[in-house]
Amino acid sequence: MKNKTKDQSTEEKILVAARKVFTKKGFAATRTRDIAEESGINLALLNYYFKSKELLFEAVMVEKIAMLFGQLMPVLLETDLSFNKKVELVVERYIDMLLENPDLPIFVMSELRNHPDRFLEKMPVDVILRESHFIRQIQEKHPDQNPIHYLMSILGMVIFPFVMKPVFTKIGKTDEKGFKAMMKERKKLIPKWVEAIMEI
Amino acid sequence: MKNKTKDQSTEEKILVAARKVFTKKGFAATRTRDIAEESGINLALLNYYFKSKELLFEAVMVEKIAMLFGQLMPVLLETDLSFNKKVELVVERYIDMLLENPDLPIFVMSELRNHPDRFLEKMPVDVILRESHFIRQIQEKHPDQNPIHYLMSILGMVIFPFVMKPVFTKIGKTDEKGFKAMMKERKKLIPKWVEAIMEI
DNA sequence: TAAAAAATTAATCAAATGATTAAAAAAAAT
DNA sequence: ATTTTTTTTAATCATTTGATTAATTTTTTA
Repeated sequence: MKNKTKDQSTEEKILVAARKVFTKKGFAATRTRDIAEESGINLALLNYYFKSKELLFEAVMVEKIAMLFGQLMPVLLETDLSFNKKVELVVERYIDMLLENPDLPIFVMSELRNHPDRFLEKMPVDVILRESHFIRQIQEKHPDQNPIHYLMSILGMVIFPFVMKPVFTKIGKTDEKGFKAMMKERKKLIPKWVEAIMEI
Repeated sequence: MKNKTKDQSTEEKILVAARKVFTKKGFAATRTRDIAEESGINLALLNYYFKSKELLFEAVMVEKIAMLFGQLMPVLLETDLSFNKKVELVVERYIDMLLENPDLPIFVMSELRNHPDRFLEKMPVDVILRESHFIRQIQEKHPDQNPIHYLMSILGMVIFPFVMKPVFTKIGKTDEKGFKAMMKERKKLIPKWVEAIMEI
């Protein structure tokens, strides 16, 4: 527990590989040997540092969930910004983050299906719904409607293209570069669309 | 190959169970024994009828992909309907179908990640993009923009709530009934929103 | 009804896989 | 320098898992 640099180095090496392999293949399809090989360490070291596949996965999953909500929360809770400004910020930051982590949504959502209870509690969904200024702003504009409708639509327009990315990229119509360009365009389009939707 | 009713009965029993288990747990996390138990048949029968886990999975996957696009295609290709009418139809039919098969999108998309090339070819994405009247109608209204933007937004607003369903239901805010009610509301909301978006 | 074919089962195999152990190597402490 | 602790490795274990086999039962055919 002394050699801090090297400790962190191997532990981090394992984590880096685990992030990569788990994210790409999912928990069930990932073999601990894959991670060991990817990180260039002995298989036993993985258990030495992380005790089990489950615990290593949990470490990765917690990080990913944090990424998924870390960007979102501060903006949604902020009380000193207009609704439209918040939409701009959320869309811009989220698309930037997802361009760096394209398979984050599909990973988190599909793993959530297999480990239902374990990770839901780590998601601050009730905070968003019950305490966020953003939801309150929606309610002011549309007191008669469920505010989740609008949150869903915004997130759907932002996140869904990343879920569909494998479909639309591999086909050849939209390549990797084209996808990135499209998502950058969406940064400007989505806020305008949302503005229009809210006016109805 | 004669006793047709009973043949189909066991084969169908296996398929029913396979649909259920594969959809719930994904390919990698599914054990052939799970399917055998779920369908109340001997494990060897599974291989007797479907040769391998892979082939059984492929049978299920093909069905699911067909469901995912079967609804969509006819409407998108239709040449005798207005754009707005098509949006109405797509949204209505798709939401109805997804209410019957809530985990269809997350299943297909996450499996696509693990079997990338194998199933992409079974998706008529290029037909949608290159030959659909729907895309042409979008291009007429917005000649300067990539029509995929609008397709993505429509599908995102429709499908994304189903991807997020486990998150928003388990929390307690929106229960199963609430979710269904919300999606029924969206049948009317989304077409109005799309109409507004297209006017910009 | 007897023979042939098809369906079903129990038992088993071989490979894969998560995990452990015991020994060796490296680093830290004394 | 020597001891102790920490890190790393190779070998191995026990279990799981997809698949097969050989025997049994059921159904079909003749």
